Amino acid sequence: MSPRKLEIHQVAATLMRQKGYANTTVRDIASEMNMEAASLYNHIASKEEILANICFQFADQLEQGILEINDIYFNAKEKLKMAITQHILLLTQDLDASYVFIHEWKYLTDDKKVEFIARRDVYEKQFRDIVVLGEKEGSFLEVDQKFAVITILSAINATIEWYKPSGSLTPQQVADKLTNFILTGLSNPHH
Amino acid sequence: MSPRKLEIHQVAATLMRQKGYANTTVRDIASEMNMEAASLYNHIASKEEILANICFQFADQLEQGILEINDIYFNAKEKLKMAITQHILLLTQDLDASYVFIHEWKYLTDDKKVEFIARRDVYEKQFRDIVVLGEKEGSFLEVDQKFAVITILSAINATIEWYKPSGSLTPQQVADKLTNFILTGLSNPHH
DNA sequence: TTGCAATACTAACAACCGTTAGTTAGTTTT
DNA sequence: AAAACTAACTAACGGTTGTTAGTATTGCAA
Repeated sequence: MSPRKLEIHQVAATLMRQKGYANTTVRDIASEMNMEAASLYNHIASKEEILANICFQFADQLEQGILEINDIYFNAKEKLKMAITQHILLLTQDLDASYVFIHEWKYLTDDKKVEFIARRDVYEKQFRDIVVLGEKEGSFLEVDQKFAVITILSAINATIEWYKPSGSLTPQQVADKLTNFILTGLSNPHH
Repeated sequence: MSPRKLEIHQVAATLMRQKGYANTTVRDIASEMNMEAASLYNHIASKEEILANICFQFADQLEQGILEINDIYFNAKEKLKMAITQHILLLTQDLDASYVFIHEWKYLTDDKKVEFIARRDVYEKQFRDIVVLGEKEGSFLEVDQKFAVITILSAINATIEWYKPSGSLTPQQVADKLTNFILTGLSNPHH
């Protein structure tokens, strides 16, 4: 991807986070790039291509990360902690693209949408494997797995709603907070 | 609200959950109602009015519920359990409206959007009070409150992503699972 | 220096958008 | 019976949408 094309994707992601995919027009993107809408089409094939690129690039990174984690032998707690950490690192690294990945993929159409859902399912499956491993080890409570994975991922993804890179928390600290919360909950065991 | 107007709101909520607010046209809504788009305007003032009604009606119910819970004296764990339960009951009762409330309020404009955010903040404040109470009691761990509330609410709201009314779980059972998860986490304490 | 790819432009298109105006038929209220 | 209200219609509006066609300008490779 050429530098100019990459720039377009970044600008588009920012706008789509602000206004949503459907309300972000190619003229908006072009304007922010100081060019005409038609000129965008020297770089991109369609508006949806931008959306697809952002979504799938993010999916690629997440998937690659969790596959590596599950490839190497760790116990479930370590794996969960690593998975959460890499997920948070990716999210906080580009909040605009993250937002599009989490919320705007719905506006993909036909094949692309089907493909995206399949890719997301792969990721969730890898996550579920960690939960299953924990149950086998006895280190995790037995839970409804689909419920658990969706709940955990939603809690993790909520990070983009409040995280400010200019704030005092590092991404690693956020990951630690979340890991803690997901493992031990809110309740004080010494009460 | 007349029965016909209510019907329009339900149809609109269903479509907006399927396609998003921006991609749901008044012609779509009218078509689903077997009427012409212009005829809708005998019942509604604007497309945005529909969105606002759905969002604020939901906000009203949530707010009223948690104020009642916080009005009566219970300990923090009981309050949290009750708050989660009423939230889940409302969500599962109308998944379409819930989706619009959770995701599509962003498409409100100007005053309405400001007002909605303010209302949401009121709700989150009530939730935060429960967490604070728990800390004072010593029954909850000390946590970053804003983080905790957003994380908990995101986990709760994720219910609409997977819950099927035709499935085997009752809303109360979902609420119990979530309360359990949020209080004690995934980790097995006897390991 | 010529040629070519990259990148921008202007102009326009067909489709679709939310909404308004004006009208009509049927029902309810006075 | 007259008046008012309800809820539907057709027609059309001004604006916006993603996209295409055709053209000009640039900078680098041959």
